[in-house]
Amino acid sequence: MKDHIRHLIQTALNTLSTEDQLPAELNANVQVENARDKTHGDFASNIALMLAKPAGMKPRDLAEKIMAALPQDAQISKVEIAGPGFLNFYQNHAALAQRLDAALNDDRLGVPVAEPSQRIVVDLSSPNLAKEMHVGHLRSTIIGDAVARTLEFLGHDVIRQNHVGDWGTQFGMLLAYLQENPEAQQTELADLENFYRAAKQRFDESPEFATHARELVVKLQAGDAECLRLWQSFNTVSLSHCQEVYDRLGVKLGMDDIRGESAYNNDLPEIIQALQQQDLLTLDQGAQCVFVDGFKNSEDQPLPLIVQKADGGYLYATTDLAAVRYRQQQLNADRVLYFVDQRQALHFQMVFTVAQQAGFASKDMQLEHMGFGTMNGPDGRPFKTRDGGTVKLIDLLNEAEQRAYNLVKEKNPELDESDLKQIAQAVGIGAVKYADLSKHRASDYSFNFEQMLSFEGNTAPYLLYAYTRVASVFRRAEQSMDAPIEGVIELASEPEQTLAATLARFTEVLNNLSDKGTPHILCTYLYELAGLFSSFYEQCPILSVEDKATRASRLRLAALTGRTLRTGLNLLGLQTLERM
RNA sequence: GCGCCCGUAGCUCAGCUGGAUAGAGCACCCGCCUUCUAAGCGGGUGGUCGCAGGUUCGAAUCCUGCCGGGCGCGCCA
Repeated sequence: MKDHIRHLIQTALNTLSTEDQLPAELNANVQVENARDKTHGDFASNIALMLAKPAGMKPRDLAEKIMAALPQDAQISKVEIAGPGFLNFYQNHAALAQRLDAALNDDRLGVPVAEPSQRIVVDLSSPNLAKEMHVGHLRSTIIGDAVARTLEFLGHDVIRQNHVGDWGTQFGMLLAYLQENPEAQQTELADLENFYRAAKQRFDESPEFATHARELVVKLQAGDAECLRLWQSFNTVSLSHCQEVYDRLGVKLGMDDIRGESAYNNDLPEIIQALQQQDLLTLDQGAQCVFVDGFKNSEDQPLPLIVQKADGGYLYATTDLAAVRYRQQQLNADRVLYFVDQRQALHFQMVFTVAQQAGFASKDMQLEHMGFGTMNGPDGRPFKTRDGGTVKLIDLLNEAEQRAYNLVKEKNPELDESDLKQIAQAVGIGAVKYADLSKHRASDYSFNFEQMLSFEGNTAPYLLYAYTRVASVFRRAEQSMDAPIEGVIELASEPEQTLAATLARFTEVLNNLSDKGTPHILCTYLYELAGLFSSFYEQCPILSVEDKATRASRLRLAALTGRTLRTGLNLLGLQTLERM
């Protein structure tokens, strides 16, 4: 709709300039925004304010001219000039209702397929396989998943890549321990943390063990069969732990999406060679470095991206360069999104710059680091267990579900056990995910069970509940919100109009999210939608209203709301409930 | 020291490309269940948008400088 109005204004400006009423060069970028205040109509443009000075006119006079030149349009019922010279547009309710009726008949809810469709690589989750997944992996996993789902829904070709840490130096230590204690495969490996700790202890207390561990890294990276076998068996266990977490989280990630650091091992010498050939490499203090303009170290000296250590080993910068190259050459990606901690911003800036210089990434391949802040505990410090250890993700999810279970049981004691469990799962996991997704990704956020499981405010339970209310209406009506519903939408009352106007913004919100990689935009929207539905629900009886046409209209509006909520929540990776 | 991010109500957070009177929720106060799930709805109290300049018709938003916090800055990932 905004684009539509933008076009109308553009047309008016063209008319004015061809009639010499305005200098022709003034066809600047026309801005249209959603009016914040209802007294300002539905959409507002400040175009007259922007062009007043260059046109040499008073803003309100210019606004008059533009308004007079606006083409007649069925979507717009009224245009007003307000304040210093804003153009306020009121949308035609009948036209809006028609658009929503069309959306209701569309599986995509009226959301157009992205044009052009891009191939987008989403780099997400990427846990270190040496240890169990902890809370630090949560944000990358669920934010990345939500963005990936949205991009898919918009019609992009999304390739998820879980860039797991399966190749670091610590693997030597783990393999050495596994070699020394073959039975650990069955026992200690069940708890990766214990296994890691035990291996670390051996590493620290025994120089022979440490030496052996280092040898194993070299052998592993050289492709030694025995090392690879041990490594494989270790990874199988570790990846199954990850998969358990993904399944619990309801994240669309599987073994097919794994492309870990090890996958690039054979490419690393080529990367060095390519950099060498392009004269980008500098040998400095024994290490192979790429010095990038504009990057300085703590002594104000040029800061290198080190791609090969003095001992010949490669680093994660090398792997990341190889990954960029793979994504361009093998995957033909148009866009690559990295959901990685904000602390690696500098690293990615350098990697992206070098990748472009070296031709691993073409100029038009978009490389975007979607950084996110840290997850803090209620005390504002990084989220830790009571004794200061890292919190295992699986433990966190267990606690969330348990808390949700208690709450649901308290609220609805009559539910049978299996329903209770299912609701607790959706609410508990949903709460954890939603609490994270609803905050701006770039900022740190404080994790708080009480807050996220509250049924009030911008929380998962509130949204899930709003959806169950819609579901409940349709259960009562004995029909499906997904099946065709007779009648047409008529926007008679204020709550219906506001709800309708918000429903019509769904596409805009999804496009915004896909541009910025910020799921909280969708959260805010769904929260607003749920709130408006609740108001509508209170004020506009659906099933009990006398007039048949009104009943049909409200039912249709409720169906579109329900389906939008469900679609939106699913895009965020939340599972909706029919009752709770 | 240099760089990145952040600072909005007592708390947790929004605020889109600069726009009209800065918004939610929690907490606190007041109403609303014989009627589609009250896990809800309606209303109220609460703000020097860290501070100071600048640009602009207009600044929470852009620029500069301070203050305060987080993070990063050579062979871990």
